Amino acid sequence: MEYDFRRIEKDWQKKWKESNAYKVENDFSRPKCYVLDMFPYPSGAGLHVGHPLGYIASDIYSRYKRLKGFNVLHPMGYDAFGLPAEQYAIDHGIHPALSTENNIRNFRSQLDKIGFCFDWDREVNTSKPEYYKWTQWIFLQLFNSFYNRQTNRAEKIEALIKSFETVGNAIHHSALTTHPFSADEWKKYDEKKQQDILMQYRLAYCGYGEVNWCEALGTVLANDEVVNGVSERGGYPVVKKKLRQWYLRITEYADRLLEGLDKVDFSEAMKEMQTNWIGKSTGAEVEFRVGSRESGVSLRVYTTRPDTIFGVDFMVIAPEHELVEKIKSKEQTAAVDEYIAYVKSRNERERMAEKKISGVFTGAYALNPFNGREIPIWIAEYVLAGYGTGAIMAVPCGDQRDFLFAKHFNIPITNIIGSHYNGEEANPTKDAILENSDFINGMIMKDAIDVVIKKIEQMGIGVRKVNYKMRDAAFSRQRYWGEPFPIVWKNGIAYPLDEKELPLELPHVDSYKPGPEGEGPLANIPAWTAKNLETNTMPGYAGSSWYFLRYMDPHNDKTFCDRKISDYWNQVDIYIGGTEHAVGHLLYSRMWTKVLYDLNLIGFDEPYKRLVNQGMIQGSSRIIFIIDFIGYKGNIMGHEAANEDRLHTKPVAVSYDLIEDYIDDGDVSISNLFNRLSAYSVTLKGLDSEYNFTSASAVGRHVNINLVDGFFLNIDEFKKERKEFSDVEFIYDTTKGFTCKSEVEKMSKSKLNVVNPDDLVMKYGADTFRMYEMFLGPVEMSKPWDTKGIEGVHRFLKKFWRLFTGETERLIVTGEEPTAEELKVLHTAIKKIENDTERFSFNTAVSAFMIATNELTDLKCHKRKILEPLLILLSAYAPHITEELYHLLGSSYPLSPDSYRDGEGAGAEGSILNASYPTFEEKYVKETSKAYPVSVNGKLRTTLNISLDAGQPEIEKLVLENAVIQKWLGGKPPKKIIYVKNKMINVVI
RNA sequence: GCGGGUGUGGUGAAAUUGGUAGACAUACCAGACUUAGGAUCUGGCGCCGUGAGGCAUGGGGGUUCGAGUCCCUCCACCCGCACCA
Repeated sequence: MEYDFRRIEKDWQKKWKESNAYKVENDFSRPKCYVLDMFPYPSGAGLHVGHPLGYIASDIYSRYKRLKGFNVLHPMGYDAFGLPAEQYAIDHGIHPALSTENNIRNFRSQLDKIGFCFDWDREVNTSKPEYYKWTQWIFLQLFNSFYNRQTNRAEKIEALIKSFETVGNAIHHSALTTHPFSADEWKKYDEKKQQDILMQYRLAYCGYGEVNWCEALGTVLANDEVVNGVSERGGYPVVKKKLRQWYLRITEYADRLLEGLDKVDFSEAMKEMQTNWIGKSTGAEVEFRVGSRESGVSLRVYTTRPDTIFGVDFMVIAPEHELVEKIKSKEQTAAVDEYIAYVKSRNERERMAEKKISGVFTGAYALNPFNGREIPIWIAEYVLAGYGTGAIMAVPCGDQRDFLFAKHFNIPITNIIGSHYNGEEANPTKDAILENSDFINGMIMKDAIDVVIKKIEQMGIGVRKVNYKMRDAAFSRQRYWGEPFPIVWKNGIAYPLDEKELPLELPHVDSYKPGPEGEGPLANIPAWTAKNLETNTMPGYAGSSWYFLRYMDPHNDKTFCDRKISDYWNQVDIYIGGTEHAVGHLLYSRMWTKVLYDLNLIGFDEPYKRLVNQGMIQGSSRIIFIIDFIGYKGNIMGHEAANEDRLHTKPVAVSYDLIEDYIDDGDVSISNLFNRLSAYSVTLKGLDSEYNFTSASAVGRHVNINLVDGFFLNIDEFKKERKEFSDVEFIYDTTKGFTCKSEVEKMSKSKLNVVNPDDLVMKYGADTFRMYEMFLGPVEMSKPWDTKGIEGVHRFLKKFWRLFTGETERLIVTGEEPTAEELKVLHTAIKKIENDTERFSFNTAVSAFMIATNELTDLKCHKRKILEPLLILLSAYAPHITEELYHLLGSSYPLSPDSYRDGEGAGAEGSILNASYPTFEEKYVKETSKAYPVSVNGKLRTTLNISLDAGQPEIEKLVLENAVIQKWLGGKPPKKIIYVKNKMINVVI
């Protein structure tokens, strides 16, 4: 009986759909497991083989956990708002809602073919009003909350108002509020003033600030959406601009976001990335008086190394620093202005591209607060306005940048670390003993840090200070395709909409052009502006910051997620997705979770317990080389040939195995190539004695990977597909074939290296495809896609099928009792597969299936008692074939998830496997002796049978006690200890 | 520059706490059955050597009876951050 995977998969997918087989109930009585994939942005490009990798892994894990008796939540949805759909709308005039819907339909049909167990009843779509109603609602919670630094949590803004009304801002003084006020003063402020102050506390707030403005996209971008000075999407230039924007006060959560990393199971790399992004550093802010005592001007710098304060040889302030204008001396004014103009002329990208040392002296001096030394103040690009105070104290002997600057401008360098500084480069050590350092002379630098900070605080010229690289996140976009803000503006005051007015639906627009003065398209709609509604929309990450909660209770129209239900499903047990969201989505959703937790709306403050980052599947491109010869009539080497003497042959494509030795930087060594070509007796048109060929150049061209078998190109198909190459002559060894060069690149349409899962599913079936994707290697590892090898997995499934079915008979499964040998095969496999599945090592689990199948085939074992448990396990990996075989068996062990839910097949511990099949050791430790390899002085000598009584505890003890070894050595005691690791015995004599 | 990771056959890769390195698969070679097969099956397959045997986990060194695994050092590649004071 044939393994007719096409029929089988079609049938079962239909059956699953009709019976809603994967519907998940919020059944509080059962243990839960929440397995989540990062939901996709439904782009128009469709799926390539890299996309489903994570979904397959999570699907296998979900099905496995379900087998083990867990109530598994494994949902899928769409992150549907975003820039590309809107760009597409601008270019093609198709409404984003329409194109998104189309893309989703495509996506869904591709996913369905792979046989996932998603509960589609729980599908979420961030662009649907039913969903974004709650995104807006959560935004209002953020807007109506502030971070209470006393209690270290978010609280309702009312609590803050109450505090203001009783004690003013004595307790809660925001970083932005410079002036203290009393309760009475607060009460006297008009509403505008009060609201302006409150805005400085809200977790979602509106304010003026430097933002990343992308002209091409017509919007601002968050820091994580800007990569190397260009936009992450599209790669357009980004400039700094001062604009009124909405922000998320994520900086208040910096410490908790850091601490939270200790509680979650993320990779070191991921934790590192988030830690770097938050960029916490501790140090001090120190005030230096500028110029004379009377000037009253002072310069605040931030430093992590107050211990080096006597090594300060100059100060540097950022070009944008407010003191620039105040302190520049008359003599230096011209130079300073010129430098500032120069800096302004350079954009972000230029600054990053060439980091040259530049700067100018202000003419002003700061005074070292300890010894009154005059320190020149410079302006330089390398000090950033946005970090710390925008000013630094430069210590050239300890900081390489300061060192290079000092050398460049001939500023004398003070050495405070003795021999640790060699005059060649700075040494940032903290272990040196301080010299030339007044009252901290002789101290180790590490210890001096604290001493100096204390002294600074005593003198009232500075404070201990923690700094973060992370900035508040820009939360508004001048775009159409996003959630509208539930905000109404009146007299310059932002008022939240009433909850009852949600969702504030996105209105229809006819044009996606930006509104006046850099506003979003919503500003073009009179009905919208008439109501004074906010015209910006929320960024892409708004909807994705909380979607994992909505899956739990997707149809609730009373609340974003019922508290009882979120208490049940709780944290995501395992979250699977790429690393590209390391500092965007993952940080934002962690922050939102913490806010919701603080406001007592959910019961946990970290969304994801464990994170698995799937590797990128790269494309493996195939390239052929097309060579053009240019020849001339007669021997005119070195001369300019007349046109009519010129011959341009038809291009030839030369097989890579013939050409590779003869190509050097894209040029072809003609004589070598000709020798080669003549060896294959190739005649080129026009290639005769009449012409001298003086140049040839090879151009690599991508060819469609699907027309290549391994490295061998199917020339006929290629010519059919690419008409422009129809008259190219192909030169290759006909006994082998025409070979292409391979290159690992990103999978993309233009590289012609996209492998579509649909094609593979069509050819080998979904089960083969699923298992092959897993068999490729560890899920976390990036690797180029290679379809070679899928045959092996397919063969395995056919082989497995043949264990159950005969040539003609439907089933050849018998009811015989298994032998010990067969049981051992089974239990070895169960143990390995369960272990591997649990720890996400799917590639080795697939191997274990193959080994078991091979061995059972060798044993000609068709016994139900052996095959059935294996079949159950395989159902996690290859659900279609297993359903079919179960159906054929008419088994009492149900495979359909519906029945699992009823608990029919589940054993006491929730595991069919554990309940019915004790492990091999449990059943067969009746063995009386076991053979151990024995090595003497590190060399393997023999195996030794050692008697074992059932249940004997540790072999190590056993060996030492009954001295089998001694006996074997002829009574001589071994010189050294015998090391036994339950696997091997080593003897030293 | 800083941080993280990886390095094992022709290829993808195994080796759970230090215990017979290369499982499983693919490619390749040989063979069987076939009218034929891109079906199925058997054998071989790290390198050197006819052989016994020797050498092999990026290079070098160390700890250990024993190292792919632990330590030191150097090299190569990948990823992330990058004037963050």
